[in-house]
Amino acid sequence: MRIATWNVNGLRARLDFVLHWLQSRQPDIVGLQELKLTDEQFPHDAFEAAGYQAAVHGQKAWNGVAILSRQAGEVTQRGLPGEDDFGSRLVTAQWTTPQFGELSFTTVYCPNGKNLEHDDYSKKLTWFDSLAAHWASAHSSEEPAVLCGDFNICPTELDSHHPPEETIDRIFHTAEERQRFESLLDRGLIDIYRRRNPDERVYSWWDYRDGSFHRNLGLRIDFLLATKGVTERVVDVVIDRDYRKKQDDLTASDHAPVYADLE
DNA sequence: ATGACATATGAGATATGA
Repeated sequence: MRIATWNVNGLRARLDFVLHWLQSRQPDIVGLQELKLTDEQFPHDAFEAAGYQAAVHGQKAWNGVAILSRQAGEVTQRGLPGEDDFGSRLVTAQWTTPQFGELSFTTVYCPNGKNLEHDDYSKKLTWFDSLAAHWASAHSSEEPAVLCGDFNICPTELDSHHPPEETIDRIFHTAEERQRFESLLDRGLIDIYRRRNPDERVYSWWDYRDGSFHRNLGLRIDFLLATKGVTERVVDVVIDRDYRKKQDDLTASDHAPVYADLE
Protein backbone atom coordinates (compact mmCIF):
# COMPACT_ATOMS: atom_id res chain seq x y z
CA MET A 1 0.00 0.00 0.00
CA ARG A 2 1.29 3.43 -0.99
CA ILE A 3 0.22 6.49 1.06
CA ALA A 4 1.07 10.09 0.25
CA THR A 5 0.72 13.77 1.12
CA TRP A 6 0.91 16.77 -1.19
CA ASN A 7 0.23 20.48 -0.89
CA VAL A 8 -0.87 21.16 -4.48
CA ASN A 9 -1.21 24.99 -4.21
CA GLY A 10 -4.53 25.27 -6.02
CA LEU A 11 -6.22 22.15 -7.35
CA ARG A 12 -7.90 23.88 -10.30
CA ALA A 13 -4.53 25.15 -11.50
CA ARG A 14 -2.85 21.81 -10.70
CA LEU A 15 -5.40 19.19 -11.78
CA ASP A 16 -3.57 17.91 -14.86
CA PHE A 17 -0.30 17.83 -12.94
CA VAL A 18 -1.90 15.85 -10.08
CA LEU A 19 -3.49 13.39 -12.51
CA HIS A 20 -0.11 12.88 -14.15
CA TRP A 21 1.44 12.11 -10.76
CA LEU A 22 -1.35 9.68 -9.81
CA GLN A 23 -0.87 7.83 -13.08
CA SER A 24 2.88 7.66 -12.55
CA ARG A 25 3.08 6.83 -8.83
CA GLN A 26 -0.17 4.90 -8.34
CA PRO A 27 -0.73 5.80 -4.67
CA ASP A 28 -3.59 4.17 -2.78
CA ILE A 29 -4.38 6.95 -0.29
CA VAL A 30 -3.41 10.62 -0.77
CA GLY A 31 -3.86 13.65 1.48
CA LEU A 32 -4.09 16.86 -0.54
CA GLN A 33 -3.80 20.39 0.90
CA GLU A 34 -4.37 23.95 -0.30
CA LEU A 35 -7.13 23.03 -2.73
CA LYS A 36 -8.32 26.66 -2.96
CA LEU A 37 -11.79 25.61 -4.04
CA THR A 38 -15.25 24.87 -2.64
CA ASP A 39 -16.73 21.41 -2.20
CA GLU A 40 -18.94 22.15 -5.24
CA GLN A 41 -15.89 22.98 -7.37
CA PHE A 42 -14.05 19.75 -6.54
CA PRO A 43 -13.35 17.73 -9.74
CA HIS A 44 -14.78 14.40 -8.58
CA ASP A 45 -15.34 13.22 -12.16
CA ALA A 46 -11.71 13.63 -13.19
CA PHE A 47 -10.52 11.67 -10.15
CA GLU A 48 -13.13 8.96 -10.57
CA ALA A 49 -11.97 8.51 -14.16
CA ALA A 50 -8.47 8.01 -12.73
CA GLY A 51 -9.79 5.47 -10.22
CA TYR A 52 -10.06 7.59 -7.07
CA GLN A 53 -12.83 8.55 -4.67
CA ALA A 54 -12.48 11.77 -2.67
CA ALA A 55 -13.41 13.00 0.79
CA VAL A 56 -13.38 16.81 0.55
CA HIS A 57 -13.35 19.68 3.03
CA GLY A 58 -13.06 22.81 0.89
CA GLN A 59 -13.82 26.51 1.04
CA LYS A 60 -13.78 29.44 -1.34
CA ALA A 61 -10.37 30.64 -2.55
CA TRP A 62 -8.18 29.47 0.34
CA ASN A 63 -7.10 26.39 2.32
CA GLY A 64 -9.08 23.21 1.70
CA VAL A 65 -8.06 19.55 2.13
CA ALA A 66 -9.08 16.23 0.60
CA ILE A 67 -8.31 12.53 0.80
CA LEU A 68 -8.14 10.51 -2.41
CA SER A 69 -8.46 6.75 -2.16
CA ARG A 70 -9.12 3.74 -4.33
CA GLN A 71 -12.03 2.72 -2.14
CA ALA A 72 -14.33 5.35 -0.67
CA GLY A 73 -13.57 5.78 3.02
CA GLU A 74 -15.88 6.59 5.88
CA VAL A 75 -15.39 10.25 6.78
CA THR A 76 -15.10 10.48 10.55
CA GLN A 77 -14.03 14.13 10.90
CA ARG A 78 -14.41 17.29 8.78
CA GLY A 79 -12.66 20.28 10.29
CA LEU A 80 -10.79 20.66 13.55
CA PRO A 81 -13.37 20.87 16.36
CA GLY A 82 -13.61 24.37 17.79
CA GLU A 83 -11.36 25.92 15.17
CA ASP A 84 -13.80 26.49 12.33
CA ASP A 85 -12.92 30.20 12.10
CA PHE A 86 -9.44 29.38 10.77
CA GLY A 87 -10.49 27.77 7.51
CA SER A 88 -10.94 24.24 6.20
CA ARG A 89 -7.79 22.47 7.30
CA LEU A 90 -8.51 18.91 8.45
CA VAL A 91 -10.32 15.84 7.19
CA THR A 92 -10.23 12.23 8.42
CA ALA A 93 -11.39 9.04 6.74
CA GLN A 94 -11.05 5.37 7.63
CA TRP A 95 -11.18 2.03 5.87
CA THR A 96 -11.11 -1.63 6.75
CA THR A 97 -7.96 -3.06 5.15
CA PRO A 98 -6.37 -6.53 4.97
CA GLN A 99 -3.07 -5.34 6.51
CA PHE A 100 -4.36 -3.17 9.31
CA GLY A 101 -8.00 -3.92 9.93
CA GLU A 102 -9.35 -0.46 10.64
CA LEU A 103 -6.95 2.20 9.27
CA SER A 104 -7.45 5.91 9.99
CA PHE A 105 -6.00 8.62 7.73
CA THR A 106 -6.06 12.33 8.55
CA THR A 107 -4.67 15.14 6.44
CA VAL A 108 -4.08 18.68 7.67
CA TYR A 109 -3.13 22.05 6.29
CA CYS A 110 -1.67 23.74 9.34
CA PRO A 111 -1.76 27.55 9.62
CA ASN A 112 1.18 29.53 8.30
CA GLY A 113 1.30 32.15 11.05
CA LYS A 114 2.67 34.92 8.78
CA ASN A 115 5.16 36.43 11.26
CA LEU A 116 5.80 36.48 14.99
CA GLU A 117 4.04 39.84 15.47
CA HIS A 118 0.88 38.84 13.57
CA ASP A 119 -2.25 37.58 15.33
CA ASP A 120 -2.07 34.52 13.09
CA TYR A 121 1.10 33.41 14.87
CA SER A 122 -0.53 33.00 18.27
CA LYS A 123 -3.58 31.52 16.53
CA LYS A 124 -1.24 29.04 14.84
CA LEU A 125 0.08 27.89 18.23
CA THR A 126 -3.46 27.56 19.56
CA TRP A 127 -4.49 25.63 16.45
CA PHE A 128 -1.72 23.10 17.10
CA ASP A 129 -2.82 22.80 20.73
CA SER A 130 -6.32 22.02 19.48
CA LEU A 131 -4.94 19.50 17.00
CA ALA A 132 -2.97 17.69 19.69
CA ALA A 133 -5.99 17.64 22.01
CA HIS A 134 -8.26 16.40 19.23
CA TRP A 135 -5.76 13.73 18.24
CA ALA A 136 -5.47 12.50 21.82
CA SER A 137 -9.23 12.28 22.18
CA ALA A 138 -9.98 10.67 18.79
CA HIS A 139 -7.00 8.35 18.28
CA SER A 140 -4.88 5.88 20.18
CA SER A 141 -1.17 5.24 19.66
CA GLU A 142 -2.10 1.55 19.64
CA GLU A 143 -4.31 1.92 16.55
CA PRO A 144 -3.06 2.13 12.95
CA ALA A 145 -3.37 5.80 12.10
CA VAL A 146 -1.74 8.37 9.81
CA LEU A 147 -1.57 12.14 10.31
CA CYS A 148 -0.10 13.79 7.25
CA GLY A 149 0.05 17.15 5.57
CA ASP A 150 1.69 20.53 5.42
CA PHE A 151 2.65 21.38 9.01
CA ASN A 152 4.38 24.70 8.34
CA ILE A 153 7.00 23.92 10.98
CA CYS A 154 10.66 22.92 10.55
CA PRO A 155 11.10 20.52 13.49
CA THR A 156 14.90 20.62 13.61
CA GLU A 157 17.92 22.40 12.18
CA LEU A 158 18.16 19.59 9.61
CA ASP A 159 14.78 20.55 8.15
CA SER A 160 15.73 24.05 6.97
CA HIS A 161 18.35 25.60 4.73
CA HIS A 162 18.59 28.52 7.15
CA PRO A 163 21.63 28.30 9.45
CA PRO A 164 20.62 27.71 13.10
CA GLU A 165 21.91 31.10 14.22
CA GLU A 166 19.44 32.77 11.85
CA THR A 167 16.36 30.86 12.99
CA ILE A 168 15.91 31.94 16.63
CA ASP A 169 13.00 34.29 15.92
CA ARG A 170 12.15 33.06 12.45
CA ILE A 171 8.62 31.83 11.73
CA PHE A 172 8.44 28.04 11.23
CA HIS A 173 11.59 27.64 13.35
CA THR A 174 10.67 28.98 16.79
CA ALA A 175 10.94 26.95 19.99
CA GLU A 176 7.19 27.44 20.50
CA GLU A 177 6.35 25.92 17.12
CA ARG A 178 8.82 23.08 17.57
CA GLN A 179 7.29 22.31 20.96
CA ARG A 180 3.88 22.01 19.25
CA PHE A 181 5.31 19.54 16.73
CA GLU A 182 7.03 17.56 19.47
CA SER A 183 3.76 17.30 21.37
CA LEU A 184 2.31 15.39 18.41
CA LEU A 185 5.24 12.98 18.55
CA ASP A 186 4.68 12.68 22.31
CA ARG A 187 1.20 11.38 21.50
CA GLY A 188 2.63 8.36 19.72
CA LEU A 189 3.15 9.70 16.20
CA ILE A 190 6.38 9.03 14.30
CA ASP A 191 7.86 11.11 11.46
CA ILE A 192 8.40 8.16 9.16
CA TYR A 193 10.74 9.93 6.74
CA ARG A 194 13.04 11.07 9.56
CA ARG A 195 12.85 7.67 11.24
CA ARG A 196 14.34 6.04 8.14
CA ASN A 197 16.68 8.93 7.26
CA PRO A 198 17.95 10.36 10.55
CA ASP A 199 20.73 12.48 9.02
CA GLU A 200 19.44 13.45 5.57
CA ARG A 201 19.10 17.14 4.79
CA VAL A 202 16.22 16.93 2.33
CA TYR A 203 13.45 19.45 1.77
CA SER A 204 9.83 19.23 0.64
CA TRP A 205 9.14 22.92 -0.12
CA TRP A 206 11.06 25.50 -2.14
CA ASP A 207 10.09 29.13 -2.74
CA TYR A 208 9.02 29.90 -6.30
CA ARG A 209 11.25 32.96 -6.25
CA ASP A 210 14.97 33.48 -6.74
CA GLY A 211 15.58 30.05 -8.27
CA SER A 212 15.27 28.51 -4.80
CA PHE A 213 14.47 25.03 -6.10
CA HIS A 214 17.53 24.80 -8.30
CA ARG A 215 19.70 26.24 -5.53
CA ASN A 216 18.07 23.75 -3.11
CA LEU A 217 17.12 26.49 -0.64
CA GLY A 218 14.13 24.74 0.90
CA LEU A 219 12.34 23.56 4.00
CA ARG A 220 11.04 20.15 5.10
CA ILE A 221 7.55 20.94 6.32
CA ASP A 222 5.44 18.17 4.73
CA PHE A 223 5.23 15.05 6.85
CA LEU A 224 3.78 11.60 7.01
CA LEU A 225 3.31 10.93 10.71
CA ALA A 226 2.09 7.50 11.76
CA THR A 227 1.49 5.38 14.80
CA LYS A 228 3.70 2.40 15.61
CA GLY A 229 1.50 -0.15 13.86
CA VAL A 230 1.83 1.69 10.55
CA THR A 231 5.47 2.71 11.01
CA GLU A 232 6.70 -0.84 11.47
CA ARG A 233 5.28 -1.72 8.04
CA VAL A 234 7.07 1.09 6.20
CA VAL A 235 9.48 -0.23 3.57
CA ASP A 236 10.24 3.06 1.74
CA VAL A 237 9.67 6.82 2.08
CA VAL A 238 10.24 9.19 -0.83
CA ILE A 239 10.20 12.97 -1.13
CA ASP A 240 9.21 13.14 -4.78
CA ARG A 241 11.39 16.03 -6.02
CA ASP A 242 10.72 15.23 -9.68
CA TYR A 243 7.18 16.53 -9.25
CA ARG A 244 8.41 19.88 -7.94
CA LYS A 245 9.77 20.45 -11.45
CA LYS A 246 7.85 22.00 -14.31
CA GLN A 247 6.42 19.49 -16.78
CA ASP A 248 6.21 20.89 -20.31
CA ASP A 249 3.61 23.67 -19.97
CA LEU A 250 2.47 22.61 -16.49
CA THR A 251 3.56 24.67 -13.49
CA ALA A 252 4.51 22.72 -10.38
CA SER A 253 3.32 23.31 -6.83
CA ASP A 254 5.96 24.83 -4.56
CA HIS A 255 5.70 21.59 -2.50
CA ALA A 256 6.87 18.14 -3.56
CA PRO A 257 4.68 15.10 -2.86
CA VAL A 258 5.86 12.75 -0.11
CA TYR A 259 4.91 9.09 -0.29
CA ALA A 260 5.58 5.90 1.64
CA ASP A 261 5.20 2.23 0.83
CA LEU A 262 3.74 -0.09 3.46
CA GLU A 263 4.09 -3.86 3.23
C1' DA B 1 12.81 48.41 2.77
C1' DT B 2 10.93 46.06 -1.25
C1' DG B 3 10.09 42.39 -4.35
C1' DA B 4 10.96 38.28 -6.32
C1' DC B 5 6.53 33.87 -8.09
C1' DA B 6 2.24 31.80 -8.10
C1' DT B 7 -2.90 31.32 -7.22
C1' DA B 8 -7.45 33.30 -6.47
C1' DT B 9 -10.62 37.14 -6.71
C1' DG B 10 -12.97 39.79 -9.89
C1' DA B 11 -12.04 42.48 -13.75
C1' DG B 12 -7.24 45.95 -11.35
C1' DA B 13 -4.95 45.78 -7.63
C1' DT B 14 -4.72 43.15 -3.58
C1' DA B 15 -4.50 39.12 -0.18
C1' DT B 16 -2.03 35.01 0.87
C1' DG B 17 1.63 31.98 0.96
C1' DA B 18 6.42 30.03 3.80
